[in-house]
Amino acid sequence: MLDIKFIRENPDLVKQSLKNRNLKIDLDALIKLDDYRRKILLELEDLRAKQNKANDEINALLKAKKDTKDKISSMKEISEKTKKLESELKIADSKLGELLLNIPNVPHESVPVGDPTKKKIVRSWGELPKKDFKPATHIELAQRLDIIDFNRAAKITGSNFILYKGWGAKLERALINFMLDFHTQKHGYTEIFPPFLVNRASMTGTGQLPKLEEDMYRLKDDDLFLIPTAEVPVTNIFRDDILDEEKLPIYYTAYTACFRREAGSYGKDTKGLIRVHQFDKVEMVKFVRPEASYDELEKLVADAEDILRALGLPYRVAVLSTQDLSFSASKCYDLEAYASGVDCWLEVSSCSNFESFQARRANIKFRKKDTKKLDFVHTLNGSGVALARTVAAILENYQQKDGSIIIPEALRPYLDGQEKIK
RNA sequence: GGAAGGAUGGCUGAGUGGUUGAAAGCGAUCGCCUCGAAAGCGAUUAGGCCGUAAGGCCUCGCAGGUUCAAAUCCUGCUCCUUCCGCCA
Repeated sequence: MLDIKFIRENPDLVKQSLKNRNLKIDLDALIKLDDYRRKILLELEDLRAKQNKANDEINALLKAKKDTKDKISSMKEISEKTKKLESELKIADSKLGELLLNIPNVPHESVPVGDPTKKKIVRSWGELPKKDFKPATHIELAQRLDIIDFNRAAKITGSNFILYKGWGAKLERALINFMLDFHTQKHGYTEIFPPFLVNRASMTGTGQLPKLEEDMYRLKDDDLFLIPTAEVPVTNIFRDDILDEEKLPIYYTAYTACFRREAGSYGKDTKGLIRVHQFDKVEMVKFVRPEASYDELEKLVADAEDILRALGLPYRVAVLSTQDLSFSASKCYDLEAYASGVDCWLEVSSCSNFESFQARRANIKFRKKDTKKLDFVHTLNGSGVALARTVAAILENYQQKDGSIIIPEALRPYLDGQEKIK
C-alpha cells in the first residue's frame, strides 16, 4: 500500500495516478478522514500524557503513605474521556486502513498512460515459424496425439481444467524441471517449494486481498486460499521480517500450481490451454534495495526471455500501460510468445516491480549498512514462465505436417532424449 | 481431533497490578588496551506515530474486558512445543 504520509504530501500525484489507471476513488475523502484521525490522536495523546503523569503522582503518594482518594477520583473522568476517544480512533483507523488497502500503486513515470491498447512493444525475438501447411491448434494436436484430455478433465472437475497424459504429462514435468534448473544454475536463484494454500494475511501482503477476493479459490472452513501464483507464498516468506542489507538482493524461484477462478472472463479464450483455472508456473521473486529495483526489473525480464530463447519460441516484450497494470505493480513487462496454430501472441510471463508497495503491506524491511536505519525493500516478481500457454506455443510451433511434434532440444534431456512426440 | 504447557527486545531469559520500554546474560557496533588479535575494561544496541527541536504518545502473540493505573488479572482467538489418537 501507499504510505499515508506520501499521499498527504503528494495528493495531486496520487490523484493523477488514479486517473491514469481509470479509477474513481475519492482521495479527498481519504485525506479528510486522515485529518480527523490525526486530530483525535493528538487529543488522545494529550489525555494519556495527563494520565501517565497522574499515575506517577499516585504512585508517589502511595510510597509516602498518603491519601490517594482525591487524585484517583479526579482521574476517573479523564479515563472515561480517553476510552471514548480510543474507540473513535479505532473506528477511524480501521476505516482509513480499509481505504488505503484499496489504493493501487503509483505507476512509474516510464509507463505509457492510457487503456490497454497503449501498451508498447519494446523488442521482439525470433522468426515466426513458416509452414507449408495450415498449422493446427494445440487443441487439435493434443487430441490427435492423445496427450491432453480436456473432456475428462471437465468430467472430473469442470470446464477449463487440464488433464495431461503420457508425453503431455511428461512434457509438463520436463518444462518445470528445465526452467527451475535454468534459473538456479544460470541466473543465481535459490529454489523454493512453498505451500499452495495461504492465509488471509499473506494474500493481503502481496495485494490480492481485499480487492480480488472473488477471483480467488477460497477454503471457507479454514479461511485459506489456493494461491493464484507463487508470488504470494514466496514474497510472504519475509513478511514481518528485517533483512540485512548484505543479504540483498535475494533471488528465489519456485514451481507451483496456480489457481484462478477467472470470474467474469467467460467467453474469452475459453478453449484449450489459454485460460484455465489451474496451471503450472515457475516464478521468480526478488527482494532488492530500493535504488536497484528498476535495474533488477530489466534483469528479471531478461531471465524470463532466456527461457523462451532456449525453447526457441518467438516472443515480444511489451510495457503495459497504466490501465493494464496490476493493482500492486508500478511497472510491468509482459512476454508474449507467438503460437502459430491459434495465430496469437500468448502472454506467458508478467514481470513487475512493486517498489515498496508489497513490502509496506507485508512489512518487509532491511537494515541499511551505513546508517543502521530501517527501510522497506523493493519486491519484484516475474513468471519464468507460465506453462499451459507455453505448452500450446511449443505444440503449435514445433508441429510437423504429419501431426508429430519436434521436441525443443533444450527439453530433450528431460524427456528421455526423445526427439519427437508422435 | 483430545490433553497439558508456552508466546517478552537480534537471541536466551527475568518479571503476577503502580519507579518495567522492560533485569541479567549472549551476540553486535564503537572506543581503550595491543605490533596485531584474543582476553579485559568502557560506551552504545527495538520499532512506530506526532514534532524544526525539546519532548510527548503507542507497542511485551492478536482482539476485547476489569482498573485511576495492565507485560502482570479476566474472556475469546492465533501460533508453537510435548503427549495421545488418526494418517501419506
